[in-house]
Amino acid sequence: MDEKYFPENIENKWQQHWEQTKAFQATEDDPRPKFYCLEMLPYPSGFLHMGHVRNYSIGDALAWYKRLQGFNVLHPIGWDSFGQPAEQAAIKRGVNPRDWTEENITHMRGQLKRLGISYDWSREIAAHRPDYYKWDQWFFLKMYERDLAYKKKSPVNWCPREGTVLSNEQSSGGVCWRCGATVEKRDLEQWFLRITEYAEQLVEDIREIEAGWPEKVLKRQSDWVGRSEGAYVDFAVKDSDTKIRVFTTRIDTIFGATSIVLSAEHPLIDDLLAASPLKDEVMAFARKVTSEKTARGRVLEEDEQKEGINTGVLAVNPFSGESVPVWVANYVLMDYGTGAVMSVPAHDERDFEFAQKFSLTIRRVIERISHAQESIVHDSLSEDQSIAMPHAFTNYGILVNSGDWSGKLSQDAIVEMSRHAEQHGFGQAAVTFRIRDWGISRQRFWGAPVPIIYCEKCGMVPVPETDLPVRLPDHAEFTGSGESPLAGVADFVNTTCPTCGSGAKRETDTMDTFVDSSWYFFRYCDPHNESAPFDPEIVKQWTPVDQYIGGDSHAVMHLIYTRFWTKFMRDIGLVSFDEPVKKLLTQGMVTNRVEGTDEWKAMSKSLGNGVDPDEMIAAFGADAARLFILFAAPVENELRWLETGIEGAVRFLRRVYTMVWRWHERLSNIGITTPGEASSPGARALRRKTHQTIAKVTSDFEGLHLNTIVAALMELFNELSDFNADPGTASEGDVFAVHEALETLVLMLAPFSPHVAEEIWENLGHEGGLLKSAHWPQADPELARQEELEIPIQVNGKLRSRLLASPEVTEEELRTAALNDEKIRSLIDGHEVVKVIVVPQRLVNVVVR
RNA sequence: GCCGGAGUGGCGAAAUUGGUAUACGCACCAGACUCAAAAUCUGGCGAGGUCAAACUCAUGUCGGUUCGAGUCCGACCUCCGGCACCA
Repeated sequence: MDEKYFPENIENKWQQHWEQTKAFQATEDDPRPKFYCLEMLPYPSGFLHMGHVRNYSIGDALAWYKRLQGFNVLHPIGWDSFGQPAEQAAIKRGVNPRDWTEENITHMRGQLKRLGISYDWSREIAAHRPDYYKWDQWFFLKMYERDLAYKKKSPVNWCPREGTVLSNEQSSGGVCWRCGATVEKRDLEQWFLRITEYAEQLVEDIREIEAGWPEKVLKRQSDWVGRSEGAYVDFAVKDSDTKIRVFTTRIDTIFGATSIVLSAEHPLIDDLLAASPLKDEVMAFARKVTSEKTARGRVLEEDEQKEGINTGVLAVNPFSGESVPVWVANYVLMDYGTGAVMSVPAHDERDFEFAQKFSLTIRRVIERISHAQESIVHDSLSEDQSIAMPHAFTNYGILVNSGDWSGKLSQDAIVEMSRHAEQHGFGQAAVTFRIRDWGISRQRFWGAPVPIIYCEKCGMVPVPETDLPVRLPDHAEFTGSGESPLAGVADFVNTTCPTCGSGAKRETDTMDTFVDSSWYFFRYCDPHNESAPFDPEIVKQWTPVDQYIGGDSHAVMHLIYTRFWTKFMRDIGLVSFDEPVKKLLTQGMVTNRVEGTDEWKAMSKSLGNGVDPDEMIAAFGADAARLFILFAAPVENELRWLETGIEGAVRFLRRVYTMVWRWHERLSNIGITTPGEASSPGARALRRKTHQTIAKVTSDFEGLHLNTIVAALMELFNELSDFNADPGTASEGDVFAVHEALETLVLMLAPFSPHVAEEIWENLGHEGGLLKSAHWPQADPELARQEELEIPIQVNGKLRSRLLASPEVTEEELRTAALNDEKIRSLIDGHEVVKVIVVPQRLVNVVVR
């Protein structure tokens, strides 16, 4: 042990030691209970950023804590190494994506090791290696077999800046999740995974995880899946056999439907207008709306006016028999429900706005319950008389102007009218979802090739499992044109048909990288398996993940895909549970001031507000950097980076180190095993603080309140510092108390600053013994108990005095003592004591008048 | 517009079931050490008030419940995040 704290020496020493002894390797033949601690795997961009450091520091703290508590901890890491940036580097600088990626991994692995995160490096995986993406392809084939992977031509989200397709999840809000460009729609042949098949379960199973996941994430997922209950209703087209099917969640308002509105892309438009003189005009309108939508990637811009055109066709309301006009308008979505709606202006904001603009009939058919009496009386109002309303009334209420249904409650009417429609064959109750199938095709090189072959004779043929992996070629032309670079590699494209043996061509699309990350943490359990993605028996030992930690930016991307993937794996017998992750922590962003502004934004290269972890480590040490980042704010809060704070962390570690230096001779030479007979009051107080701290830290760990744990450790150290015994002359009892306090402090510091903790541990008489096999301290409630309590005394709820009492003091004694307190007596003198509230062990409140 | 979440010192933040508001740290101030500075150590640090105390006021604003409210209830203000014609 050096006299002074040199983080670099200590950190190098222990990192080497851990590496050589494979200290954090997890094995299956370990009888202790397992704990799977997982952090989101990084994309190997080349450099770790502070968000990573925070993510992995949190995860490592938990891994250490569980390890010390006696769990068999699995704490792995890997690389989400397929994806855009590697290909961009290839396009811009002509480097090979594989070389670029491997170099980045090498550098970042070094950074993680310099941080001293306790990973089991023997399980490291990387998505771009054939032994991994082989299994992406295998899963694809399994889905293909079950018709869960399919190809169709459809409008897809297109990022014009990156020249690639995006899934709905990746283009949420109409912008590219990566570059922020406005997304356009394009018609392309694309591969999709049928996530909609699992829509119901994705909502339903939220119940299984709601205790362990942030409400915020679950709500976003639930909104994203967008389950809604309603009904289909068929409106017959007048003088025709055609029917227009609409979807509505408010069938109770159907007597207020004063028009039918079709999406501009609705396939029926052609038929309906076949013989109409308005045909050309309507078709021109529909084409205009469709092309505008394609250009902007969404139906309408904010505040944009609704547009529509009357087709002249009439449809019959099956409930009322009324004929209503059929319109085509720009505000109706084709890919939700049926692409057609019944327009009820009185009870839907959008329909209201539309009806006002085009002077359509607005007929009120739902009344507030409190006004219902009056309205039912006025039910004699002529049916086509418009009622002046400032807004649509969208709440539930009581039906009026609704024939036989008038007087019913909305909730009842919805059930009964759906049933009625079904019985009479013009509709049925239905559930629709907002979520769409997951488009996974990418016209990209740097991804897992979709394992499909096109044969002129046999058509689309899946690559046989035995031929996997379909390997990426070593070289390709990177033009950035938007065409898949694979299409230009003849050796790759040209193949033979597995069925008939004649010449055939390969699919040149690769898969979305979110496929790789949907199941990677299962692969960690059995990372070198060559005959299956993993052995279900081994996976059973480790999964589900006990704690997952990452940013909430993946709330509706990765985190919904991986839930889907798990359910699929369950259905093919690979796992036996519905949900892959028991507890999820979404850590806050690390932000820094953008130079020259007052804005705090996530650190990024493009904003120039990044902080290099290596510089932090060089300047302050990994231990201090990690300690600070966990201390500075609660884990779920945004963390605003302030350089000054980290020096406080260094100071703290240096003080602890110096304290140990002062004591280590005495502590390592004496085999102290008992607290000694006559312990001093100071020693008793120190031991009390020690055991109180153990209790607090242990309970805070359960809720991952890491910032308050660090505060508690600092408090314990301050107490130790104040104790101020002299190592040369201290009594055996005092030495015992110091030893206990230091050992406890170091054990509890290990999850935050493991290197210096190891160094100190070694010097507290644990020569060569690694902390990882030590045991988390136990709080002794007897020792933690206060010898004397300070009881505040209030008069009318205001603090006026305090008194000291033993913990055994009775309520009656407290009451008497409070009333006899000199200060209290003078305050209540001349007043009537109405009552005295005594909260045992806590306070006394004297109520006077 | 709709749906969430949050407002506590100069700053990051603490505060069992409602029970001593501001723990811990940063910054700052003073002192010690030093020729000096840095580092380190000691002390101070919500506002007003006082020589010092007493006391008064403070957890976004207003009101309510309670012996007692940062915490519970109601209304409002501000900020942040998500979704956005999903019928």
